[in-house]
Amino acid sequence: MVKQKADIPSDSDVLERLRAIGLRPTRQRMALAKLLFAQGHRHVSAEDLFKEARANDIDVSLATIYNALHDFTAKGLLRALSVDSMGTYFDTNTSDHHHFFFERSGRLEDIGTDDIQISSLPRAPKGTEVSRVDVIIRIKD
Amino acid sequence: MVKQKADIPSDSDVLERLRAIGLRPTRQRMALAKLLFAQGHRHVSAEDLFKEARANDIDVSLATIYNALHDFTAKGLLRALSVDSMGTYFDTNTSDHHHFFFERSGRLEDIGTDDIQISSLPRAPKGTEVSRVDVIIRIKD
DNA sequence: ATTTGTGCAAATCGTTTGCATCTGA
DNA sequence: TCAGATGCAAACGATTTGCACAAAT
Repeated sequence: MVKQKADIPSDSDVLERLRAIGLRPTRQRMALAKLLFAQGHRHVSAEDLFKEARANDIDVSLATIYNALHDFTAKGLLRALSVDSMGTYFDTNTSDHHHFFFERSGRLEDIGTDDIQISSLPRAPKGTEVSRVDVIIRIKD
Repeated sequence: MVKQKADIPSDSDVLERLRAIGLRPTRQRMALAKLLFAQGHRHVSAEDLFKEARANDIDVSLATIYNALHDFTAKGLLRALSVDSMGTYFDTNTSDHHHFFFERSGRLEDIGTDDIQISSLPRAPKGTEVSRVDVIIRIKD
């Protein structure tokens, strides 16, 4: 029985996905995308992904990780978020949702939009538009 | 008519305030506290305060600014907040409230708790406690 | 052939720290 | 006196950038 990682998207899936958003499917982007979208939704830092890549014998520089992460974010494949000054995390869940933030550990956990009801919001200042509403529930852990 | 800055708290006010929270009212802490609490609520970065101090002929090092800001925060005189990775802002408003975040300019603006009604929140994970709920309305400006 | 991406190392930015020197109580 | 503060410069960690090289179209 062959040992295998769960749910790693196929090369062609990833390739399509990159092409679809207009990014050249290079070796490293493909490899990183496969890692990122392999398991369920995650919150990864550049450093995390760098280590993970090394662990999987993927040879990428940290600069390339940052580039890829930003490119993916710009194209809507990822969502960047930073709470406190603990660096940037990239969330593979790009749908509308919120977060628990565990203050001690710095860990993040998704909260579905259904679990938070905001019944009234102030209107955006005249001439402006709301881009997004982020709710962060900070947890004393 | 003497030109004067509005609402700068008196030396004795500031002195009392510092003593009350157990921080020695040193020359620089006094001066910084006076700047910080002079006008209404504000969101200042360490750098902002540094420049402001220089502009007012207050001789403090940046390290001291950071120390003071953190000390004040630890004692509840300020609240630290960071959105995106634009560094830390210190909010002179320590009461429960939320923020507008203007994405282009990086500016922050307070939103009173009354202006946002959250009707349902998920329970905190077992054994943990909610420290605070932060709502950030991101504005495309 | 052309354009776009990558790697590396150096540069930058915000923030922190070590340590010798001051200063308020 | 003497614990607590300050200033400075060096150290830091995260992120960005400049540029020569490599790979994708």
